[in-house]
Amino acid sequence: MKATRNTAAKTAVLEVFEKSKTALSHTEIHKQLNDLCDRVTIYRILDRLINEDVIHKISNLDGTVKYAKCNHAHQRVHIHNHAHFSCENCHEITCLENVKPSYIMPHNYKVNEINFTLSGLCPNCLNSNI
Amino acid sequence: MKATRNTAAKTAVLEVFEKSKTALSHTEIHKQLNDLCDRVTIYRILDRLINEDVIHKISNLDGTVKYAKCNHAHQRVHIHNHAHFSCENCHEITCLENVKPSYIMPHNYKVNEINFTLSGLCPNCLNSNI
DNA sequence: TTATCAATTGCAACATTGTTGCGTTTAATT
DNA sequence: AATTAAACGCAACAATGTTGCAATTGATAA
Repeated sequence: MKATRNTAAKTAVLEVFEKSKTALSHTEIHKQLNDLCDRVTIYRILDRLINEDVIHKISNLDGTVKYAKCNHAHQRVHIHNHAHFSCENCHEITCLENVKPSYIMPHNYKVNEINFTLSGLCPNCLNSNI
Repeated sequence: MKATRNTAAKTAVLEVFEKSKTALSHTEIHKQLNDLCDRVTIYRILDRLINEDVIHKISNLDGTVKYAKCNHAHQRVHIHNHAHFSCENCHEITCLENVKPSYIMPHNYKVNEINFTLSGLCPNCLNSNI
């Protein structure tokens, strides 16, 4: 495994994640960093953070991709088997750490990873719609 | 609701879906149609078919988007709550019509749609890996 | 059958998202 | 302080998806 370094850009990206309660797209991160570093650099930092298991990638029903900090609190071996909620109104994506699907697979499949995304209205938008 | 028409391009796209056992990307459809129609037209046909509930959209963990025919056999009200399997080796996506997750949501969320994708090795690739 | 008209298409142009190569800079180590 | 590989910026490119508009065409009614 290659050694990874702590650079100004990487630290800044981590701070953005720290501040955010919801998952972020590459574009959202880029805007928040305000040209502190190049667009390409952010892609590379995101790749590295995924490899380091610091963040995880979420792909939404509409094809958009977002990233969120991992919550390692209770797991040694880290599997992202929690659900995500994607609001159709405000387009925010949040992790539902406690929602875990149960399911029965046919044998002869080997499951390595699961992606469980629910979409609809989040509590905020549900309230303001009444 | 607008009236929709049966055009040569739409019919051709439907035939491609009919022949395929797995979900298809826009690019895959485009190649199979062999310049029968424009790239943009395919995007528009896919949009229409989704609105008509003839196909559904599947977005994969890696951010790729595919489409598959809906199987309406048993449902009046059509909800795509079945799972999809995405093979990490051959990148084929198949519908697992019978795999339905059960889960418990926090109240104050309104769930309209779910996207449940499992990835790993499909039966084909699992066998050839032994 | 023909006229009508909105749905559909093709084309061109553009926007967004993600990738790659390469020379330069920089963090961590000796 | 010297070393060196990781990380960076820049430029160029590829893939994917969108929009506007004029031309075409499928479905309907006359």
